[in-house]
Amino acid sequence: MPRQVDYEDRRRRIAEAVCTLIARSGMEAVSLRDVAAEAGVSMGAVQRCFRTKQDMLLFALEHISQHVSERANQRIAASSTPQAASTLLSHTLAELALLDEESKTQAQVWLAFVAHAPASEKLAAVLHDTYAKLHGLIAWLIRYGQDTREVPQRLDPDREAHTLLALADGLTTHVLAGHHSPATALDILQRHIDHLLKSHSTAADEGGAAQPPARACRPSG
Amino acid sequence: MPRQVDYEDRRRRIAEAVCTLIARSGMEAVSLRDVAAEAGVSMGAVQRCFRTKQDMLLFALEHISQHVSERANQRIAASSTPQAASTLLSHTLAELALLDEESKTQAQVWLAFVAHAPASEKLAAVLHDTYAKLHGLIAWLIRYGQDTREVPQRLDPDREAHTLLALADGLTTHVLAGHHSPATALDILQRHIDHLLKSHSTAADEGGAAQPPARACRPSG
DNA sequence: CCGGATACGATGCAAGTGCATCAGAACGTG
DNA sequence: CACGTTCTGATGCACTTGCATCGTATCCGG
Repeated sequence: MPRQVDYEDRRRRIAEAVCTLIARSGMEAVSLRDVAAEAGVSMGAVQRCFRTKQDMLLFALEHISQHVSERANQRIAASSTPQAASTLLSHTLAELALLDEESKTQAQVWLAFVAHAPASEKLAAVLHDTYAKLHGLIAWLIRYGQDTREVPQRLDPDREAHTLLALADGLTTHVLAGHHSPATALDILQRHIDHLLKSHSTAADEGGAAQPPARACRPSG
Repeated sequence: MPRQVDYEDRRRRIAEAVCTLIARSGMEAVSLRDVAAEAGVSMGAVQRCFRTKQDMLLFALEHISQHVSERANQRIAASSTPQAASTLLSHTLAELALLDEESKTQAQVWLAFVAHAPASEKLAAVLHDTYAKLHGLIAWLIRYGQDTREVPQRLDPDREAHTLLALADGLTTHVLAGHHSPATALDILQRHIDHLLKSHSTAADEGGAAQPPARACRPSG
């Protein structure tokens, strides 16, 4: 068997070239030639990896989705040190909001695909799937927090997860649109979570201590 | 002076054709020819109205922005009947979330432009401007609610407005991505607002009456 | 009723698109 | 080393794109 190539690796590299281009000049500026140039391969190689341009874009979306999901999962799995559930929740959501600078590209690409979803059945399916996974993850985190008594029992995990996910997505959008800085967005997100955690957690709590310093740690590390 | 044409009207008509096309098949599928066909005019007419394609897209975005802003403003101005500030807030946000079916197109277009913003300075500027206006509007509504004692005084109007706007935008995104139905999104939004309104509004209120029936009216009319 | 300015729509054009094709390089096997 | 298979990158092709051009239809002031 001659000339074996690591196709998976190449596909990933091309996918990242696609993402770079989308982030740089939008989805309509993605052409096979440009992708090939950006990825440092020839057009023929791209065509060998993906039968059509649609396939390529779809793979790029799956690539991004997997990337985001995995990062969130790792954030949780890596917490072998007994982390507070609330901290975990904060960090995970901050991760999902794609606010830091190196996630900006992913955020732009994600948004571009969402905007394009109505025109493509398959893209929509992947998006739907990913959102479902993320929602499940957050809901699980909330339930976990309820187990550890950090999150009020009366909150509906599914509902709150929906709200949190929507908030995170909205903030991502706002940052991309230049309406917020990442720091501001992070602050808004954090405040919402704080509010969620202390919301009538005990009947005696009359909201005097607005900010318990113990949980002031930011999800930056 | 010969052959006077209502350019403003034509520009608007073309803008709406642009939006229709964007909603139907994404922004990269918008060509001058297709726009002309959709608007029922010739390509020459389109070129006369807009010097370049960029100009056309920019105008379409401004068209949409103005449309959305105006609708929200009218929602408020039209409340000559003394409406509760909280109701006004709910209705306005529901409007801004672009959840009903006839707003779906606008939502898709809006999202498409946001996704394209990083590639175009001018688009970004318009988006930034519109978001600032909307935020101001919501913050004003919250302050108004505080004046009428419907909204807790200790809430920071600016901050809550940011959260609400982000939540609304995120829900819009989720609906477009097929993650939520408009009804579900509306419910999530409404619950968040409800929670906001009752959050330690009075120290004596211990969260017994979860849903005062007076504000159960949905922002559908 | 007509002169002339204006808007119109068709056409041209160069550039770029996605995809198909193909001669040959690159490589594992005999 | 030579064979044969796999992969490559250049080229071709039909098509679309945004924009420029131009003759003509359209309308108002005279």
